[in-house]
Amino acid sequence: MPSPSTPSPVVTRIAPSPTGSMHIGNARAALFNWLYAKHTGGTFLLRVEDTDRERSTEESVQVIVDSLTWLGLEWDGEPVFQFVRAPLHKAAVQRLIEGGNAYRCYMTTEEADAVKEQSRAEGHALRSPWRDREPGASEEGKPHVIRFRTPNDGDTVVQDLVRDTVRFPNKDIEDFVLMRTDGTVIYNLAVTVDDHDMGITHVIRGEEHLSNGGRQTLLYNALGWPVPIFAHLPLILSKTGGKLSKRDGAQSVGEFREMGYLPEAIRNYLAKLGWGHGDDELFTDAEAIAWFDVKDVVKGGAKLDFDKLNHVNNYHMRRADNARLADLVLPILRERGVTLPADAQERLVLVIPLVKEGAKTLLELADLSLYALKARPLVLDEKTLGHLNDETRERFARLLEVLRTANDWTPDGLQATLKIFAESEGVGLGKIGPALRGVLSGGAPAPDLGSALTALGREESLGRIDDALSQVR
RNA sequence: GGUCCCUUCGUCUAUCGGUUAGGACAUCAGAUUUUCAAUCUGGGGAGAGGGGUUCGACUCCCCUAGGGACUGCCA
Repeated sequence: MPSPSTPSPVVTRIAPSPTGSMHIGNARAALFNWLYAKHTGGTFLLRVEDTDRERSTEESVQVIVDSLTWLGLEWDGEPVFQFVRAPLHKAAVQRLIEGGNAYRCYMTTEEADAVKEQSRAEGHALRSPWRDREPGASEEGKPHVIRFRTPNDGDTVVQDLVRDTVRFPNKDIEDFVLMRTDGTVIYNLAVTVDDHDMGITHVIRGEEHLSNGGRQTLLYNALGWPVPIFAHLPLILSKTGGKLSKRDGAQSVGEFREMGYLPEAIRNYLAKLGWGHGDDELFTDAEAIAWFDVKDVVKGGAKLDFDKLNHVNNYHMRRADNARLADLVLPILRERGVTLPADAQERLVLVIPLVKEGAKTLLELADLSLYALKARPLVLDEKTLGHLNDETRERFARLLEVLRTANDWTPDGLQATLKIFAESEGVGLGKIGPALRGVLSGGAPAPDLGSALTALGREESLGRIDDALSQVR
């Protein structure tokens, strides 16, 4: 429900640049924009910031689309591509020039560096000499950039939902470039024009843009447009508190997917990172949407904690549909080069519910399910072979008969059957368990015996035991 | 260097002037035990430092320290 002061309807956006992978920090910005739009009944838009022609690629656009889709953060309408809006951007620059808010600057990069140095020495940010000089005849047709004429006095105030009032002295904001020598526009200008044209009411983005909030506020004012509501999110940091890097395990959405995390778990975890709802740790999308408010976002940067992510992922895997999990585990197994039986999918659906409590990721789920997919006869490990002495073999022959006629083929039922069998043999379960486990799994991880047998089914279980008995030592 | 932002257990966070500073993950101990887990019970663990304001500060103000962002003809 929107609070009384919230303009309605809310329009948010995620505006990634297609220059590589989709960073997890960007994914969280997308999530918060999406949550806020859903929470207020507004819309969530996607804009691809591809004004940097050198670095933008088609493949990266696809990565953005795939990442957002996988994360389940569907945007409304068609994506807006920034580069095709260039004529609108140029028109805005023209207006700024005509209004005296921007000017042509003929400095070379080297000259600009020198002037910047001098400006700093004088205690303010860069001011080009061209801001107060009319280009003469000799400048006709010469390469130049367009710079914003930042006021020398006063402060620019950014009202931020997360950080309250942030004040930037204008003297410290440089005459930033709006248009390059080649006539293409730069980030701050394009963002401002596009956010305005797209009717964005709330700009929710990473803290690295906080100072851009100042520059953009200047642009909104100069263009005579209402300033949207800003909200600058804290950064996601590495374990050591610095920038997230490859060493930290993963930084892109694709990598988290590869590591076997469920999208709903990523949503849950990312939502908790920098935002919270009392003591609630594990929740559904519906709950997050109902509870989310940008005002409740914390200010401090947060370190990515894989232990916690694992816990959240485990929780969501427990709740996930087993057929879906089987579909996700199958390609992981294939990629490992595992030879899969024809009924792999069916077998997985039976094992997964029995082992998923112990799995933190889909990768681990694959590990724990693997035993059930092995082809007979299993190759037994040394440890298991060691258990298979004559006494055990004779005992297993008797066990085979018991299992053949066991009528309660369920985890609990089989557990009970095994216990009774052990008693009738006059030994403890410890005398039977390890060997039986090895025979059934071939040394691979497997759940408790009752569950292991249940997942395999009677035929497969008896077959595996039988194989072991006939195996030559 | 300049501007801006941030700072509660190892980590993510709750607290919105008065609490034994709560929860979760991790960790440790115990229980269970047929592997790995899972599960159950219990334990340890925090307001960066210094000044104020106040009857009373984690909470409000100032300073210091530490961390971070920006300071591009990248976004």
